[in-house]
Amino acid sequence: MLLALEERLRQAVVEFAARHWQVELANVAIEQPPRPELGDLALPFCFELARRLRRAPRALAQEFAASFPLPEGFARVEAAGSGYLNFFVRRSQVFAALAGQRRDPGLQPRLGGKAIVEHTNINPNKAAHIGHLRNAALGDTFVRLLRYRGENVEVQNYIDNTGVQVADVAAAFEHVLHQDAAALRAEIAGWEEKRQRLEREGAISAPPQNLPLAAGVTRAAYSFDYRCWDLYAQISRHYEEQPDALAWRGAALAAIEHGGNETAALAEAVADAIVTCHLRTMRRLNVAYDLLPRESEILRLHFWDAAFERLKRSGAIRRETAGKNAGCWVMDLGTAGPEEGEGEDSKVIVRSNGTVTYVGKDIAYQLWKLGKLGRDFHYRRWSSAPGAPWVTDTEGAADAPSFGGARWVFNVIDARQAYLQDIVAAGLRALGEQEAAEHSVHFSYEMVALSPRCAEQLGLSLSPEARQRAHVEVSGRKGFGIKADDLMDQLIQSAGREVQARHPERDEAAQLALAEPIAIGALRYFLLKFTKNALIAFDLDEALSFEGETGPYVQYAAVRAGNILRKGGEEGAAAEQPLAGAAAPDDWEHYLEPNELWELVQLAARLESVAEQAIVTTEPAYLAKYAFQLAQAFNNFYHRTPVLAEADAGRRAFLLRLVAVTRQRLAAALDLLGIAVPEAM
RNA sequence: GCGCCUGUAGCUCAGAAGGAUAGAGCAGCGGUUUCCUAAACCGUUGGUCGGGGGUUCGAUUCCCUCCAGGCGCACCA
Repeated sequence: MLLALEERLRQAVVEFAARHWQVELANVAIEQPPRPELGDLALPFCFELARRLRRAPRALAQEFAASFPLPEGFARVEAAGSGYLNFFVRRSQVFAALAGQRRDPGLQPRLGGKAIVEHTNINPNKAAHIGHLRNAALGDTFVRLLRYRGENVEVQNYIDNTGVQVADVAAAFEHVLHQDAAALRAEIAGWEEKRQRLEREGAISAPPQNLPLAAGVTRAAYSFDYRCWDLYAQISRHYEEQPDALAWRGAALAAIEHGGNETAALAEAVADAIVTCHLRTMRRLNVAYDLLPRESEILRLHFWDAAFERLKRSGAIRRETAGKNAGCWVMDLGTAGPEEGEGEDSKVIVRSNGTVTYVGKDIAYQLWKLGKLGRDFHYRRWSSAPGAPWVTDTEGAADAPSFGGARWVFNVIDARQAYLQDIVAAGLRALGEQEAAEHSVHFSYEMVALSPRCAEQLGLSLSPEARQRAHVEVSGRKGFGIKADDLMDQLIQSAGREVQARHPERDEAAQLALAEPIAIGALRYFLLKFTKNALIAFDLDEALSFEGETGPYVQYAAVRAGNILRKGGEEGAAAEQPLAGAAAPDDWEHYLEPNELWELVQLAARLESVAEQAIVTTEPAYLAKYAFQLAQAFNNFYHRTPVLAEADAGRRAFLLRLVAVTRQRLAAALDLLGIAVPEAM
């Protein structure tokens, strides 16, 4: 609701300034006064105006306050401090809008077309780990934010099924385990059979159910991705000890790229099976996808050829004839000044042996995402499961929807790849696709490392120097890290113990139904509460905490609000019904006079503003912070304001409304974070 | 060497396009339960915002410089 008021105010201020002072105001900033009694919205533009008009900011503010016609929805404006303008909104009007569950009209799609958000993108050769979870949580939350705003969003999870990491595992099956593709497929079928048997026995659960494993069951016993986790570490070790064996990798890569051979079949079997595991893992975290674009189709459908032609034709790349890159097609980056003089600032796109680098493939893929390639994939469903994503293919299903061709692309990729992402954008610009380049957003985030204490808990022995450092990097290659599923298992177990202590009367299944959303809520919140470019030094004890600034804290506030409404019986239920009509009852303005209550309403009303801010800055952490603040304000209210014991019926109804509104907004904020509200806590 | 990021309380982090007394969580200390369940609440200790310059009426925020840390700069992805 406040978002629409902000927009309206901004516009009115710009018009007024033009009329009254003949000045054009760009970007009218709207802030929050430090204390709620000072007002609801603070505008500091008089300070800027003071410079331009060469007048005192305070005098300008007073002049403005005296003659500015207040837009609809505002009660008054005050000049404050040394030149602030503090606006007070009509409290009951804001509250009525919330109680009417009316969508904030300020929340509008602004991208002007379809958006693709690409995230997760895990190499399909081993189990997902904690770092992958951060990527998925960020991407998925951003998707939810965009959809909340009404944007048309397509979620893609890119599968590099022909890359080095898959090649390594394929080579391990081939050269270390001496398995052929038929044997591997049989093995994978065996894993799947075992999983299904355990599911039937109730020893494990199928997502989206998230039950703990039965006693004596380990994931390693039935998970192919766990098996590959170890195998990948094993062959990486082998390469280190016997560097000659690296020839396997090169041969495997070439064979996979060429296709139609035993190694390619091995790689395909590995990648497909692991993708299935990853989808399952992400499903536990409430993450889903529309499309899985695969590198194999980018190769088979010759996406690169189309991009290559364009790049050559436009002169974006050129064939190097001399120097260390002789025989390669390179792209000049032109970022360095001429003083370097060496002409060294170029990037290899096609190697001298004719194969394409990652950047080259990514330019082609990025062009496709933005509808600029002139080629398309075919599609089929990944599986027959309901809600299964689509996957690219060389031949298509008849009922396949269309994908790609977006106006905006957000690539959730870690900060270490910033340089490469810049090159991809430079490639688009070199092709004359200025707008495509500007609409290709690198949604950059820092990695997740482990705190030294956590690393030692996992059995890594650290040198004294390493122990002094802030963090220890995880390594898939070394098989060192926390697997995503293990972490979720631990969290569910830990939440289960808490639930059991609080709800001993419930049976085990009912307890688990509560523990699951709490555990996942704790995890997602933990991954989202840090701003993107803060490196997370993951600490198990901290992540397992359910108190303080955590997901469960927010969930608990929502549950408490629900408890009041439930115990309020019919009155409580009535408060949850959308308020009929636009007008607020007369006494509401009176009830909202105490700032403690208004503070809660005002905060609840800010959800859309915060969501908008989170989108504009691509910073989901703002939303997480907000959810926590709202929960905090509610807990505060909960303690000092008895609701059901309120004797005055009118005020009681009002307070119940307030509880209902807060609960609804807490749930909405949590939903945007991908977190569910448990029935009880 | 070049580029990007980071440096705020004991620890982990917020401080949105400069602005009103720099905030939270954890940890510490001291309180609050015949209740709308304490996964909560209240109080309290704790800061030269890495150092130094500059721009500005005003700088944690912008610019320069130095210091410290991280990450990038392949015919790997």
